Amino acid sequence: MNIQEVHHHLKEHDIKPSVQRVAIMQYLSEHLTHPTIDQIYHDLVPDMPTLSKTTVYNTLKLFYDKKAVLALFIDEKNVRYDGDTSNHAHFKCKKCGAIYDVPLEAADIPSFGGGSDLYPEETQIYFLGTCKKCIQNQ
Amino acid sequence: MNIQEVHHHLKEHDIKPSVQRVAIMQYLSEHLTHPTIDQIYHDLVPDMPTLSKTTVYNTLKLFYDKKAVLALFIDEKNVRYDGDTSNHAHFKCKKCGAIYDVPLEAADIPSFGGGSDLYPEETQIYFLGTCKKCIQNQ
DNA sequence: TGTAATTTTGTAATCATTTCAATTTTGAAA
DNA sequence: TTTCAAAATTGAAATGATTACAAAATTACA
Repeated sequence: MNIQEVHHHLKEHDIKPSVQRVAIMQYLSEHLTHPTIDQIYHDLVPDMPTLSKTTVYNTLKLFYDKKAVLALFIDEKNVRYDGDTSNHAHFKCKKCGAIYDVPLEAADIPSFGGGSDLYPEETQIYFLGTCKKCIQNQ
Repeated sequence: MNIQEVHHHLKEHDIKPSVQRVAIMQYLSEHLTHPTIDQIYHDLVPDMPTLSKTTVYNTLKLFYDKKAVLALFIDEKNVRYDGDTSNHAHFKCKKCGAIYDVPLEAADIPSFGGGSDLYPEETQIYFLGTCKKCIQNQ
Protein backbone atom coordinates (compact mmCIF):
# COMPACT_ATOMS: atom_id res chain seq x y z
CA MET A 1 0.00 0.00 0.00
CA ASN A 2 1.20 3.54 -0.67
CA ILE A 3 0.82 6.25 1.95
CA GLN A 4 -2.56 7.43 0.72
CA GLU A 5 -3.90 3.91 0.71
CA VAL A 6 -2.60 3.36 4.23
CA HIS A 7 -4.25 6.60 5.41
CA HIS A 8 -7.51 5.50 3.88
CA HIS A 9 -7.26 2.03 5.35
CA LEU A 10 -6.61 3.42 8.83
CA LYS A 11 -9.46 5.90 8.61
CA GLU A 12 -11.80 3.13 7.52
CA HIS A 13 -11.04 1.45 10.82
CA ASP A 14 -11.41 4.61 12.92
CA ILE A 15 -7.70 5.01 13.50
CA LYS A 16 -6.06 8.44 13.39
CA PRO A 17 -3.12 8.21 11.00
CA SER A 18 -0.12 9.36 12.99
CA VAL A 19 3.32 9.06 11.43
CA GLN A 20 4.11 5.97 13.50
CA ARG A 21 0.81 4.26 12.79
CA VAL A 22 1.16 4.84 9.07
CA ALA A 23 4.68 3.45 9.08
CA ILE A 24 3.66 0.35 11.01
CA MET A 25 0.61 -0.33 8.86
CA GLN A 26 2.61 0.17 5.69
CA TYR A 27 5.22 -2.23 7.00
CA LEU A 28 2.56 -4.84 7.71
CA SER A 29 1.02 -4.43 4.28
CA GLU A 30 4.40 -5.07 2.68
CA HIS A 31 5.65 -7.84 4.97
CA LEU A 32 3.06 -10.59 5.07
CA THR A 33 5.48 -12.74 7.03
CA HIS A 34 3.58 -12.71 10.35
CA PRO A 35 6.22 -10.58 12.07
CA THR A 36 6.61 -10.23 15.81
CA ILE A 37 6.65 -6.90 17.63
CA ASP A 38 10.40 -7.17 17.84
CA GLN A 39 10.86 -7.73 14.11
CA ILE A 40 8.65 -4.76 13.29
CA TYR A 41 10.51 -2.55 15.73
CA HIS A 42 13.97 -3.55 14.55
CA ASP A 43 13.07 -3.10 10.89
CA LEU A 44 11.50 0.33 11.38
CA VAL A 45 13.80 1.92 13.93
CA PRO A 46 16.70 2.64 11.51
CA ASP A 47 14.44 5.02 9.54
CA MET A 48 12.58 6.27 12.64
CA PRO A 49 15.23 6.57 15.32
CA THR A 50 12.86 7.93 17.96
CA LEU A 51 10.43 5.05 17.61
CA SER A 52 9.74 3.33 20.89
CA LYS A 53 8.95 -0.34 21.26
CA THR A 54 6.07 0.64 23.53
CA THR A 55 4.57 2.50 20.61
CA VAL A 56 4.77 -0.63 18.50
CA TYR A 57 2.95 -2.52 21.26
CA ASN A 58 0.34 0.23 21.66
CA THR A 59 -0.19 0.53 17.94
CA LEU A 60 -0.65 -3.14 17.23
CA LYS A 61 -3.04 -3.51 20.12
CA LEU A 62 -5.03 -0.63 18.65
CA PHE A 63 -4.97 -2.12 15.15
CA TYR A 64 -6.14 -5.46 16.50
CA ASP A 65 -8.91 -3.94 18.61
CA LYS A 66 -10.11 -2.02 15.56
CA LYS A 67 -9.84 -5.19 13.47
CA ALA A 68 -7.36 -3.62 11.06
CA VAL A 69 -4.92 -6.54 11.46
CA LEU A 70 -5.02 -10.13 12.66
CA ALA A 71 -3.19 -11.23 15.81
CA LEU A 72 -2.01 -14.82 15.68
CA PHE A 73 -1.53 -16.78 18.89
CA ILE A 74 -0.15 -19.80 17.04
CA ASP A 75 3.24 -19.43 18.72
CA GLU A 76 3.35 -19.63 22.50
CA LYS A 77 6.30 -17.26 22.75
CA ASN A 78 5.35 -14.25 20.64
CA VAL A 79 2.19 -12.82 19.21
CA ARG A 80 2.43 -12.58 15.41
CA TYR A 81 0.65 -9.93 13.35
CA ASP A 82 -0.88 -10.29 9.92
CA GLY A 83 -1.86 -7.39 7.71
CA ASP A 84 -3.95 -9.71 5.55
CA THR A 85 -7.34 -9.81 7.24
CA SER A 86 -8.98 -11.98 4.61
CA ASN A 87 -10.13 -15.48 5.47
CA HIS A 88 -7.22 -17.85 5.72
CA ALA A 89 -5.63 -20.28 8.14
CA HIS A 90 -2.04 -20.72 9.31
CA PHE A 91 0.42 -23.57 9.61
CA LYS A 92 3.30 -23.62 12.07
CA CYS A 93 6.21 -26.00 11.72
CA LYS A 94 6.92 -27.31 15.22
CA LYS A 95 10.55 -27.97 14.31
CA CYS A 96 11.74 -24.69 12.79
CA GLY A 97 8.92 -22.38 13.88
CA ALA A 98 8.15 -21.10 10.38
CA ILE A 99 4.60 -19.90 9.84
CA TYR A 100 2.87 -20.38 6.49
CA ASP A 101 -0.42 -19.09 5.13
CA VAL A 102 -2.99 -21.75 4.33
CA PRO A 103 -5.78 -20.86 1.91
CA LEU A 104 -9.26 -21.75 3.07
CA GLU A 105 -12.46 -21.89 1.12
CA ALA A 106 -15.28 -20.03 2.86
CA ALA A 107 -17.07 -23.37 3.05
CA ASP A 108 -14.22 -24.78 5.09
CA ILE A 109 -14.69 -22.38 7.97
CA PRO A 110 -16.46 -24.27 10.70
CA SER A 111 -19.77 -22.92 11.85
CA PHE A 112 -19.94 -21.94 15.46
CA GLY A 113 -21.54 -24.67 17.53
CA GLY A 114 -21.30 -23.02 20.92
CA GLY A 115 -24.91 -22.11 21.57
CA SER A 116 -26.49 -18.75 22.17
CA ASP A 117 -24.56 -17.63 25.24
CA LEU A 118 -21.38 -16.88 23.32
CA TYR A 119 -21.00 -14.20 20.65
CA PRO A 120 -18.00 -14.88 18.43
CA GLU A 121 -16.36 -12.06 16.46
CA GLU A 122 -13.35 -13.87 15.16
CA THR A 123 -12.29 -17.38 14.13
CA GLN A 124 -8.70 -18.59 14.14
CA ILE A 125 -7.67 -21.85 12.52
CA TYR A 126 -4.20 -23.26 13.06
CA PHE A 127 -2.53 -26.35 11.70
CA LEU A 128 0.63 -27.53 13.44
CA GLY A 129 3.08 -30.07 12.13
CA THR A 130 6.32 -30.33 10.22
CA CYS A 131 7.39 -28.67 7.00
CA LYS A 132 9.10 -30.50 4.14
CA LYS A 133 12.48 -28.93 4.82
CA CYS A 134 12.51 -30.18 8.41
CA ILE A 135 11.39 -33.68 7.42
CA GLN A 136 14.24 -33.88 4.89
CA ASN A 137 16.78 -32.63 7.41
CA GLN A 138 16.07 -35.46 9.81
CA MET B 1 -9.77 -41.33 35.88
CA ASN B 2 -8.62 -43.51 38.76
CA ILE B 3 -4.96 -44.26 39.28
CA GLN B 4 -4.99 -47.46 37.24
CA GLU B 5 -6.68 -45.71 34.35
CA VAL B 6 -4.13 -42.88 34.52
CA HIS B 7 -1.26 -45.38 34.49
CA HIS B 8 -2.75 -47.09 31.48
CA HIS B 9 -3.35 -43.81 29.69
CA LEU B 10 0.23 -42.69 30.25
CA LYS B 11 1.66 -45.99 29.09
CA GLU B 12 -0.44 -45.85 25.96
CA HIS B 13 1.39 -42.62 25.14
CA ASP B 14 4.85 -43.96 25.99
CA ILE B 15 5.14 -42.02 29.21
CA LYS B 16 6.63 -43.61 32.30
CA PRO B 17 4.18 -43.13 35.17
CA SER B 18 6.13 -41.38 37.90
CA VAL B 19 4.26 -40.16 40.96
CA GLN B 20 4.30 -36.57 39.70
CA ARG B 21 3.18 -37.46 36.20
CA VAL B 22 0.30 -39.54 37.50
CA ALA B 23 -0.83 -36.76 39.81
CA ILE B 24 -0.71 -34.17 37.05
CA MET B 25 -2.52 -36.34 34.52
CA GLN B 26 -5.18 -37.26 37.08
CA TYR B 27 -5.62 -33.57 37.86
CA LEU B 28 -6.08 -32.78 34.18
CA SER B 29 -8.59 -35.58 33.73
CA GLU B 30 -10.67 -34.20 36.59
CA HIS B 31 -10.32 -30.48 35.84
CA LEU B 32 -11.40 -29.86 32.28
CA THR B 33 -11.14 -26.13 32.88
CA HIS B 34 -8.12 -25.46 30.65
CA PRO B 35 -5.87 -24.72 33.61
CA THR B 36 -2.56 -22.88 33.39
CA ILE B 37 0.71 -24.28 34.73
CA ASP B 38 0.32 -22.04 37.72
CA GLN B 39 -3.16 -23.28 38.55
CA ILE B 40 -2.06 -26.90 38.30
CA TYR B 41 0.94 -26.25 40.50
CA HIS B 42 -0.96 -24.36 43.16
CA ASP B 43 -3.72 -26.97 43.34
CA LEU B 44 -1.32 -29.91 43.60
CA VAL B 45 1.40 -28.56 45.85
CA PRO B 46 -0.59 -28.76 49.13
CA ASP B 47 -0.74 -32.55 48.75
CA MET B 48 2.75 -32.84 47.20
CA PRO B 49 4.85 -30.32 49.08
CA THR B 50 8.07 -31.17 47.26
CA LEU B 51 6.54 -30.60 43.83
CA SER B 52 8.49 -28.12 41.76
CA LYS B 53 6.97 -25.80 39.20
CA THR B 54 9.72 -26.82 36.81
CA THR B 55 8.39 -30.37 37.01
CA VAL B 56 4.95 -29.15 36.05
CA TYR B 57 6.49 -27.40 33.04
CA ASN B 58 8.58 -30.45 32.09
CA THR B 59 5.67 -32.83 32.52
CA LEU B 60 3.19 -30.86 30.46
CA LYS B 61 5.71 -30.38 27.70
CA LEU B 62 6.22 -34.15 27.70
CA PHE B 63 2.46 -34.85 27.71
CA TYR B 64 1.98 -32.44 24.81
CA ASP B 65 4.88 -33.89 22.79
CA LYS B 66 3.45 -37.37 23.31
CA LYS B 67 -0.02 -36.06 22.39
CA ALA B 68 -1.49 -37.08 25.72
CA VAL B 69 -2.97 -33.59 26.26
CA LEU B 70 -3.83 -30.54 24.18
CA ALA B 71 -1.96 -27.27 24.60
CA LEU B 72 -4.04 -24.19 23.86
CA PHE B 73 -2.39 -20.96 22.80
CA ILE B 74 -5.73 -19.10 22.71
CA ASP B 75 -4.56 -16.79 25.48
CA GLU B 76 -1.46 -14.76 24.73
CA LYS B 77 -0.39 -14.67 28.36
CA ASN B 78 -0.46 -18.33 29.45
CA VAL B 79 -0.54 -21.67 27.75
CA ARG B 80 -3.66 -23.62 28.77
CA TYR B 81 -3.80 -27.41 28.97
CA ASP B 82 -6.72 -29.66 28.14
CA GLY B 83 -6.94 -33.31 29.18
CA ASP B 84 -9.73 -33.85 26.68
CA THR B 85 -7.98 -34.70 23.42
CA SER B 86 -11.17 -35.39 21.49
CA ASN B 87 -12.14 -33.13 18.63
CA HIS B 88 -13.51 -29.85 19.86
CA ALA B 89 -12.91 -26.13 19.51
CA HIS B 90 -12.54 -23.36 22.10
CA PHE B 91 -14.06 -19.96 22.69
CA LYS B 92 -12.36 -17.17 24.61
CA CYS B 93 -14.24 -14.19 25.95
CA LYS B 94 -12.07 -11.17 25.19
CA LYS B 95 -13.58 -9.26 28.09
CA CYS B 96 -13.26 -11.65 31.04
CA GLY B 97 -10.82 -14.18 29.60
CA ALA B 98 -13.00 -17.22 30.30
CA ILE B 99 -12.43 -20.18 28.01
CA TYR B 100 -15.30 -22.43 26.97
CA ASP B 101 -15.41 -25.73 25.10
CA VAL B 102 -17.19 -25.63 21.78
CA PRO B 103 -18.47 -28.93 20.37
CA LEU B 104 -17.56 -29.57 16.76
CA GLU B 105 -18.93 -32.16 14.41
CA ALA B 106 -16.18 -34.05 12.64
CA ALA B 107 -17.58 -32.64 9.41
CA ASP B 108 -16.94 -29.11 10.69
CA ILE B 109 -13.21 -29.57 10.90
CA PRO B 110 -11.68 -27.83 7.94
CA SER B 111 -9.66 -29.94 5.61
CA PHE B 112 -6.07 -28.90 5.19
CA GLY B 113 -5.62 -26.83 2.05
CA GLY B 114 -1.91 -26.14 2.36
CA GLY B 115 -0.47 -28.36 -0.34
CA SER B 116 1.95 -31.20 -0.12
CA ASP B 117 4.95 -29.43 1.45
CA LEU B 118 3.38 -29.23 4.89
CA TYR B 119 2.50 -32.19 7.09
CA PRO B 120 -0.06 -31.26 9.73
CA GLU B 121 -0.41 -33.30 12.91
CA GLU B 122 -2.77 -31.11 14.82
CA THR B 123 -5.61 -28.65 14.18
CA GLN B 124 -6.61 -25.91 16.58
CA ILE B 125 -9.80 -23.91 16.16
CA TYR B 126 -10.45 -20.85 18.28
CA PHE B 127 -13.44 -18.55 18.41
CA LEU B 128 -12.95 -15.20 20.12
CA GLY B 129 -15.68 -12.84 21.17
CA THR B 130 -17.80 -11.90 24.18
CA CYS B 131 -19.76 -14.10 26.56
CA LYS B 132 -23.31 -13.37 27.66
CA LYS B 133 -22.28 -12.31 31.16
CA CYS B 134 -19.94 -9.65 29.82
CA ILE B 135 -22.49 -8.34 27.33
CA GLN B 136 -25.04 -7.97 30.13
CA ASN B 137 -22.56 -6.23 32.41
CA GLN B 138 -21.96 -3.43 29.94
C1' DT C 1 23.81 -54.31 46.24
C1' DG C 2 25.94 -51.28 42.97
C1' DT C 3 25.67 -48.31 39.31
C1' DA C 4 24.10 -45.76 35.39
C1' DA C 5 20.18 -43.53 33.50
C1' DT C 6 16.23 -40.92 34.33
C1' DT C 7 13.55 -37.72 36.81
C1' DT C 8 12.89 -34.08 39.94
C1' DT C 9 14.15 -29.96 42.15
C1' DG C 10 15.34 -25.00 43.09
C1' DT C 11 17.73 -21.12 41.70
C1' DA C 12 18.93 -17.98 38.43
C1' DA C 13 18.49 -16.12 33.92
C1' DT C 14 15.80 -14.73 29.97
C1' DC C 15 12.66 -12.31 27.49
C1' DA C 16 7.98 -10.68 26.00
C1' DT C 17 4.81 -7.62 27.66
C1' DT C 18 2.80 -4.00 30.72
C1' DT C 19 2.85 0.00 33.67
C1' DC C 20 3.43 4.58 34.32
C1' DA C 21 4.76 9.20 34.44
C1' DA C 22 6.97 12.59 31.68
C1' DT C 23 7.41 14.64 27.20
C1' DT C 24 5.91 15.68 22.68
C1' DT C 25 2.57 16.29 19.18
C1' DT C 26 -1.91 17.38 17.44
C1' DG C 27 -6.01 19.89 16.59
C1' DA C 28 -9.45 22.98 17.64
C1' DA C 29 -10.83 27.44 19.56
C1' DA C 30 -9.85 32.11 20.45
C1' DT D 1 -1.10 32.85 14.90
C1' DT D 2 -1.29 31.73 19.67
C1' DT D 3 -3.12 29.04 23.36
C1' DC D 4 -4.47 25.08 25.57
C1' DA D 5 -6.35 20.61 26.39
C1' DA D 6 -6.50 16.02 24.64
C1' DA D 7 -4.14 12.40 22.47
C1' DA D 8 -0.05 10.02 21.28
C1' DT D 9 4.66 8.81 22.04
C1' DT D 10 8.53 7.74 24.72
C1' DG D 11 11.80 5.35 27.90
C1' DA D 12 12.68 3.32 32.16
C1' DA D 13 11.27 0.18 35.41
C1' DA D 14 8.38 -3.63 36.86
C1' DT D 15 6.06 -7.88 36.03
C1' DG D 16 5.51 -12.49 35.13
C1' DA D 17 5.72 -16.69 32.30
C1' DT D 18 9.03 -19.73 30.72
C1' DT D 19 13.68 -21.83 30.21
C1' DA D 20 18.41 -23.19 31.45
C1' DC D 21 21.12 -25.62 34.27
C1' DA D 22 23.43 -28.16 37.67
C1' DA D 23 22.73 -30.70 41.88
C1' DA D 24 20.02 -34.09 44.34
C1' DA D 25 16.86 -37.83 44.42
C1' DT D 26 14.80 -41.74 42.44
C1' DT D 27 14.41 -45.67 39.46
C1' DA D 28 15.66 -49.73 36.90
C1' DC D 29 18.33 -53.27 36.12
C1' DA D 30 22.80 -55.93 35.94
